[in-house]
This record gives sequence, C-alpha cells and structure tokens, in this order.
Amino acid sequence: MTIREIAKKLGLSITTVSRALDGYPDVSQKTRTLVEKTAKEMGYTPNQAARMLRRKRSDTIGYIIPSTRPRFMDPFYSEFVAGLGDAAVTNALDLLVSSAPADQAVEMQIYRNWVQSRKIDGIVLNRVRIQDKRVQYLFANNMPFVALEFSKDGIDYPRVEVLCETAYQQLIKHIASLGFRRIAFIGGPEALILQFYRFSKYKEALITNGLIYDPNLVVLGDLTSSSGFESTKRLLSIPDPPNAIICINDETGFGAMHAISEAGLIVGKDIAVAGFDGIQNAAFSQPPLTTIDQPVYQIAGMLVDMLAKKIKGQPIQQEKITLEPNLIIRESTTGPMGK
Amino acid sequence: MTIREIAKKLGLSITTVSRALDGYPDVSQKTRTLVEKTAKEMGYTPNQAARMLRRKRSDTIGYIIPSTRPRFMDPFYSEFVAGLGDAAVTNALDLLVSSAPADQAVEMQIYRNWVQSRKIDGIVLNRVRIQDKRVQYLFANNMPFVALEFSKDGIDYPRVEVLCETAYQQLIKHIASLGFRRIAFIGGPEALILQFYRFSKYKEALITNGLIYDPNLVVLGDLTSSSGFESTKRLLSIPDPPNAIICINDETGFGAMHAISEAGLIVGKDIAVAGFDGIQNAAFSQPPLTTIDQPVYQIAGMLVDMLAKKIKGQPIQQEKITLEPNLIIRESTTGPMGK
DNA sequence: TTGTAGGCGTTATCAA
DNA sequence: TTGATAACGCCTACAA
Repeated sequence: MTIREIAKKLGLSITTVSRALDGYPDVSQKTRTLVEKTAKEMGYTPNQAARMLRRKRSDTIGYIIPSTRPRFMDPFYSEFVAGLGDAAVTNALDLLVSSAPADQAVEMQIYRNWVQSRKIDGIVLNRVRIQDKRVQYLFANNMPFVALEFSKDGIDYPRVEVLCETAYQQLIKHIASLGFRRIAFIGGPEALILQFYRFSKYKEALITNGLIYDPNLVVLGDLTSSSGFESTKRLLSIPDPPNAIICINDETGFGAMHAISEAGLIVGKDIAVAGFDGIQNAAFSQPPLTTIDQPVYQIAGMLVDMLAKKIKGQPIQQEKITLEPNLIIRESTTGPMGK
Repeated sequence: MTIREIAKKLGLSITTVSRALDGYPDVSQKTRTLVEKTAKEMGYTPNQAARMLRRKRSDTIGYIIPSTRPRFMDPFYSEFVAGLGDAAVTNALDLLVSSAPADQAVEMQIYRNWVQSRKIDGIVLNRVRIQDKRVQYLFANNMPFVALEFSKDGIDYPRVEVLCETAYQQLIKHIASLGFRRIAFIGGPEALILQFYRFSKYKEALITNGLIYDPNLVVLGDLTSSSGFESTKRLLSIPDPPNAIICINDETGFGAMHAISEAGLIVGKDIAVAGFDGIQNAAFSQPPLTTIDQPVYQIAGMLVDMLAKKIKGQPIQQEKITLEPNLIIRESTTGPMGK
C-alpha cells in the first residue's frame, strides 16, 4: 500500500496524491476528496521510514527508565510512563521506552544511539544529576529535551520543578509538634539534584523550626525500599537514634517502616516516617504513609507538551513550571499519644 | 554523519564502507579496521529511517498498555513493561509504548497505524479477549505477535500461559481448612480470556474441595482496586455474604480488603481475601495479601525473546510456555483463630 | 576486493 | 492545479 498505487489507480501523479493527503492548499477540492476517499478505502497509511527519511524527523520521543533491581520498579515510574504515553498520543507522538542503570555506560549508549540514528525527536529526563552527562550531551547535540528537575550544569531547558520548601516546613513543624525532635533524613545518591535540593530544604526547615541539624541522622540510599530498609536499620543502631525519619521518596519510606516494625517499634508512635511522591500504595501501606504528594501523571503530561512545542519550534509559554506539592498527613506520623 | 562522509574521507566507495561496517566477508581486513576506526572516531551511527526503509524492518516492537483511570496504573504493568524493555535491549530491539483504553476504537487505531506504517516488526499482547480484534487483525496482516494468554479465536501464536488450576486448588483447600466455606470470586470483564479461565478453575476447585458453587458469590469488575472495592461492598450486602473472596488480581484484592475494613470487619479473620499476580505491594499491604505469584518480569522477557525469534523467522523451541504460579499465603487468609 | 547504480516510499522543488 | 524529478541515507545485485 503506497502512495504510488493510489496514484496509479486514480491516474494521478504521486505528487498530487501526496499533497492531497497532506492537506496542501494547491489541490482542487474534487481531487482531494477523491484521493482521501480512495486512500481510506485502500487502507493506506504513510510509510513511517520513508517519512522519517524525507522529513528528517520521527515524531517520536524517548524516555529511559532508570532500572534498579531486576524485578520491581518504583510505582512512580508506572505513573510517569502512563502520563508520558497518554500525553504523547494527544501530541501525535510515539513514545520509545528503554531502561538502563542510571549513570552507567549503557545508559549513555542508548541516548547516543537514539540521537545519532535520529530515532527520536526529543527526550524526557528525570532524576537529573549534578554533573549530568546526558544533559550535556543532549545540549551539545542540539537534541530537544525536557526534565523534571533543574540542572546545575548551567544549561537551560524547559522543565517542571516541584518545590519542597513549604512542604518540608509544614512536615517538620507537624512532626516536631508531636514531640519528635530528632528527625533523620534518608536521601538518595549524592549526585542527584533531587538529593541536593530536598536535603538542603530539610536542613533549612529543621533550623526554622528550632531543631538541631545532626549529620549523624543523615543516610544516603538509592531510592529503593530495600535501601530504605537498610538505611533505617543503620539509623536505629546509632547511640542516639532518631525518633522521626523523613525519606526522599515513598519507596524509601516503605523500607523504613518495614525496618522499624521489624525492630519491634511502632511506626507513627515510636518513630514517625514520611515519604515523598504520593504514590498510590502510600495510602494503603501499613500504616498509611505520610507523604508529600506530587501530581506525577500530570507532570509527565506537562513535560511532553513542552517537549512537543520545543520540537516544533513553537514558543513555550512557561519554560519553567514550578509546582507546590501537597503534604498528606497519615498514620505514619501519628504521634506518641496516638489518635 | 553519513556513510557517504566516511567514504569520502577515506577515498572509498559507500558500498565498501557499508559492507565493512555490516561485517560482510568480502572486505579486506585492512579496509575493515580502517573503516571501523574512522566510523567510531567520527561518531557514526546508521540512520534509522534509511535502514528501515531499505531493510523493510524497524527493529522495534510495540506494546500498548490498557489505560484505565487517568492517574494510577496497576503495578503489574510497570513490572511487565520493565521486563519488556530490558529484554528488548538484549535482543537489540527498541520498544514502542502507547496506552489506550481496552477494546475501544482508539486502541485498534494505534495497532493499525503501527502495523500499516511499518513502525514496528512485532507486538506483545496481554489481557487477550475472547473475540479479540487485535489478534484477528494482526494475524490477518501477518504481523508477528506474542501474548501472555491463549486465544479462543482458533489462532495460534507463541505465548506464555500461566496455569492456575493447581494454585486455585491449593488456595481453596487452604481457605476451606480455615473454616471459610462461602468463597466468593471477584473477576474481570467477561470478554477476557483471563476471566474465562480463572473463573472456570475457581469453580472446579470449589467442587473438588466439596464446596458449593453459588453464582450469587460471583461479581465481575474491571481489575482495578476501586472496582474491587465496589464489588466487595456489593458482596457484603447480600443476604448471606461470603466469608472469603478470591480476586482475579491483586489490585482487586486491595480494593476488597479496603471495603472489608471499612465495613468494620477484620481481613483474614472475618473474611479471607486472596489475589493473583504477586505484585510487590501485596507483601506490604495491610494486611499482607495472600496471592498467587507469577513471575511477571520474566514472563515479559520470555515473550520478547519469542517475538524476536518469530520476527527473524528463527525456530522457537517452545511455541507455548506454560508456567505454574506460586501460592503465597499471607495474613489476609489468617483464619478466625488467627495468631 | 572494490565500485556503480538502482531503489526503498515520501516530500519538496521546480516547471508546466 | 498538476506533474516530472530529485533527493533523504542505506543496502545490495551486479559489474569490474
């Protein structure tokens, strides 16, 4: 089924057929409707490869999921990917997905391959790193991209930033009001902007609320629940352990709660725990997890919308969208007196 | 960066360069290493569009996630997609992902577009329907595909089938041994093979275990936790409500547990609940959910491996892989005496 | 062992 | 308003 067959059947030139189908103005109405009808009847769909080759674009965007363990995946990503996928459809884009361990050679390999082979027109990033090779590479190679976080590499791009200052102030105030004053922080890899940013806001919020920042109460994990588990065990074993733990994301929070229960303590009463993300299971965990909720699905949509504009060279209303996430208090921060 | 530039730089013809890079035997060793070295230096990557056009394949496979609610997504899919993605990489394939509401026009639209535009070489399906237009269409159009379930359309394809006979026998035996004898079933849409199959095995297992099959204890939902919630409320409101509920998947099970708690009953003691899938949060829910665990990540990998072979026209050792899933007993089926 | 040339299906330029 | 024709970058008979 090619344009040529339609042309032959109608006794037209392929040029005319092509133009009729692409909606060019210089085609008579009669010809256009005829061509459109025939194309539909014959079940014609333009060959993607030929289009890509000729138009020099693929109408496809890419996203690489940072893979961690073989089997499980942070639900953050399912929500994020769902958001990307749906927004891609509405922007008439396809979504190419791959997965690779963060910050490793394979990962750059995939980016490079996608970019150089012109498989994609743009890329969505998240978990941006402080010195992010991907950002540098994409920028240097002129490949449109957007990201969920800002960068410290002095490179500008359309992005969504989820603030956490207010939320952390509220959270720490809330936790302190319950009487918990040794508030620990389980973060992620130091290379992540996310870690840099949330950690600094955690420290600020401690001070603002008249608490003391104790470096012994900070452990860095890798954003998985098992790392939350391990980190918490470590925190519980120090001489003067914390009575509250703020986790950089919900997954870490699940692991933390697990470790606390296993130590025979009661989450919420003996030790408060909070997460970040607002993934669905945070509401159904044992106990339900206090978290800072960010609209992951919508964020993904915003990113794709911006990326689509960027690709088409259209102006983007807001190059930098900032969002205020929502503190959701649940039973993991009940307080010693319980509800 | 094209093959032509390399050729010009080395004073060779593009043919030779092409053949050297593609590992054809009829190139002198000297030329080959020279070309390879230069290509690497110049950062050459073959243009995907040109390749696709010429080779008439895209080295890309597709998967469409059935979208339900706007925001949340069954973790089954994150695990499945992660498995697809990783296996795609190892098979040197790209993975194109989209999402569409199951069994609706948009969905077929995407399949048709992908197939006819030759964007993909193969497709992975799951949640196969009893009269599945996708299966019929793909088969009719000669597009390689694999699926997680069998089909009743008389069409054969490489697939993975997760048996449930033994698991359901064990599960119902276990539940009955706790004294629960009115065992309900919350299923999915009637059109799904999954529903047809699991439901029939549920019925068989009831009989085998000397229990009575009561149609009033069967409700069909849509595999989401909210449908599990609603279905359970309905079951609890009938004159002679069940004291155990077997859910077609874990998500439904979460909703069921939620509804039971909300009704002031204790999950596990008053009413037993079981799911199917073995998704991660089933272990961390309140209470942890008894489930039939299937290796979703590995299944996805097997499907991609089969699909890759099918695409290349290579023989597939086993056109039909059957797996025996694993019953995992947790506190949601503690029993009235419970610990 | 290397080169010439044609074509994959579209789109874009130019002329009619 | 329409048509002939030349690319896009790669692969592959076929010829040298």
